[in-house]
Amino acid sequence: MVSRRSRAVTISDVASLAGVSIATASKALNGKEDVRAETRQRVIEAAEELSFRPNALARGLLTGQTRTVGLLTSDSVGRFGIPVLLGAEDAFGAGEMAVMLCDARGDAIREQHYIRTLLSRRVDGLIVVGESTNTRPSISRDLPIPVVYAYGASNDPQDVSFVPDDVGGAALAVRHLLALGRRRIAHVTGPMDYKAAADRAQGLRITLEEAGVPQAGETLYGAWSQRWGRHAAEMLLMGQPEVDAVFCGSDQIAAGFVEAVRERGRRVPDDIAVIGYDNWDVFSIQTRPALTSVDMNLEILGRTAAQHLFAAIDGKATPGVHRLPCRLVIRDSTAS
Amino acid sequence: MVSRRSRAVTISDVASLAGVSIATASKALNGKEDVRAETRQRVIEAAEELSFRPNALARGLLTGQTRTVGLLTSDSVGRFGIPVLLGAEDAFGAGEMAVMLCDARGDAIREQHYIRTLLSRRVDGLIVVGESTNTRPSISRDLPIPVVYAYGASNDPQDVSFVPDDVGGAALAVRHLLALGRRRIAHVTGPMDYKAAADRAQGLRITLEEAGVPQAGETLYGAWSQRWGRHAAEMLLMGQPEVDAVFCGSDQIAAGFVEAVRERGRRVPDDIAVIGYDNWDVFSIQTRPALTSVDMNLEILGRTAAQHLFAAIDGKATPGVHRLPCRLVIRDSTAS
DNA sequence: AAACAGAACTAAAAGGTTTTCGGAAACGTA
DNA sequence: TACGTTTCCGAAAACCTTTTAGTTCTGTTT
Repeated sequence: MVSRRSRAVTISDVASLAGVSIATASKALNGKEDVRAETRQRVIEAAEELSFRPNALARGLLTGQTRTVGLLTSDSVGRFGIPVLLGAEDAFGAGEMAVMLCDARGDAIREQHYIRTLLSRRVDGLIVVGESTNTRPSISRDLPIPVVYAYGASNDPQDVSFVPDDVGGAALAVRHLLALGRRRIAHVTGPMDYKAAADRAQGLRITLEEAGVPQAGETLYGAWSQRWGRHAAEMLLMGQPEVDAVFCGSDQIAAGFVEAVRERGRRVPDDIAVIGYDNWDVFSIQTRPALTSVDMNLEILGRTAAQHLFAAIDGKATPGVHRLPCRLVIRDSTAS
Repeated sequence: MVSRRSRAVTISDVASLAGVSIATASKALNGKEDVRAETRQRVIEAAEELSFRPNALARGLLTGQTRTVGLLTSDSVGRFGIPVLLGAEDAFGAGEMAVMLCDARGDAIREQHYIRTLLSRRVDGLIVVGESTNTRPSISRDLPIPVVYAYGASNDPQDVSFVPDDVGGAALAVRHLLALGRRRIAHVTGPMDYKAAADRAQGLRITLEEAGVPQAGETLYGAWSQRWGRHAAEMLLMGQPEVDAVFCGSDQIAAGFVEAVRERGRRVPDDIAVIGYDNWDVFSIQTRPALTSVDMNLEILGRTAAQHLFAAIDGKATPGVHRLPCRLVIRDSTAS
């Protein structure tokens, strides 16, 4: 049990024990030149024995690099920030970076406060994770460190942003349905003011147009909930019984949809094929039948954003909004 | 646009601009004595003008306090770590602390690595967030900083741990059912090797015993999934049609349960009252009917853990496993 | 006028590390 | 021996802030 009051061991202690100067100890431990192999070994053993951990504060103060990044999120309660955050954390962890987590809860004041704190702590860079794919105000201006936006893009095209390609994701889903021979495809999605909803609806429209297939009815906008999915299913089954496939804007909606369809005695996928979005396992593999779904590869997105933040820190910024491809996970709800 | 290569502004720059010494500038900015009000004002304005941010590294190096804590989680993908994490982050944010997030992904090696990194960065303390309520190995030994465990307790009773009172939570649920006049109460829950499942089953047993009401059948252990909930419902409806209430170990299980009950034409809550656990909104308010559920108050738990970490950093540790009360949220699935 | 007290300010040290540059030792060559 | 070269090591500066222990200044009392 190390006493909590005992002064932490410094490189000076290591140097003493090894019988060398501080400078030599530093070089030995950092793999620098100009140290005899034998001396280096002695220093390393001394450090080991004292379980020496270099003081990152002192190092950072001197080098100007803290090997720390800030992760600014607006709403990490939300389901989508988390995987992005994890992917980023993963990439940073591999690069020996530490992550400071700040959740602004969608409050601009709080966000400003966090930015100040992070600057004070001299983080090397910043990742801003959106709460939705909607674009958000840029904070890059006047910040002395690079910033990368993930999930939701910055409104400044000069910034570096990484977002899922929802238009492409919808296209994947629709092409799959078309390939299965479905020709009466409807779309049920979330609130109209979500860019995610708009993008996916647009992807559907474009893809259907390319194939020369008309969309079955207008896109139905509602909430991102099972309740809305069920409600939409009832409306569709009543109003447009000819529909043979539905592309849902989220797995929650799709879960409600298939539940209602099943309840009405129609069968998925035989009568109606259903595709969800998000590939959220608590829904996609729990419904009857399991849902085919579009996966936004959010962990990869987070990781990519982190890697590009590294690059930006090294002065190699990659401005622009980068759209990362989605992936279709096929399950029983579209098995033909 | 500040040039990224320009040296950061230091207190020395502020002092120059204000025409005072560095010491005076420091005292002025930190609200210390021995500074004339007029001088202080001049310094503050100078700092404002240069948008000076004190270098936290230098400060930390000197004072030995980084005002940073590590948040070590084993599985933040899990649904339960997140609110705890948020609560903690909230408490820290209010105290001007920064949080370093480390997700060990359940890997002991990675955890060791993170601990070393955090020590290197001289964090003032550590919160360990469990991936389940199961106890986990202590890491406090040999660490020179205080550690608080949240959600899952440490296996060392000398450590400071905060966990939800699942026994009490179950008691809340069961007493509610008893108060509604239900006397044939069954229990469907998750895997037997989860402490959460065992604790809740125990809470149910104790409470029923106290009331002199026998449990309807053995506790049914399964998975934490809707699928299992549905399956259990079918078994129960077939095998024990007399059951008039079911306490489910999670909202996911409960969601599956009510879905299957509904499908079989029995009514919730008229024929069978159902209670879930977790109060996970994507399920509890989306099922038909909405679920009465036990809320573990995880944000409060996280916040409490953080506050006690503060105390421990100040030398006022509170050893032991602290069980925090749960809360019953009543909805239609038990409305009588 | 001298001595003093208190207010306002400053020089300098400390904190732990990395890096630069100079120096010493060891070795080979003339 | 004298000198150049290489190899290895160490002294000291630098990073930025806080705090201690003065120092100067102003005004008051004897």
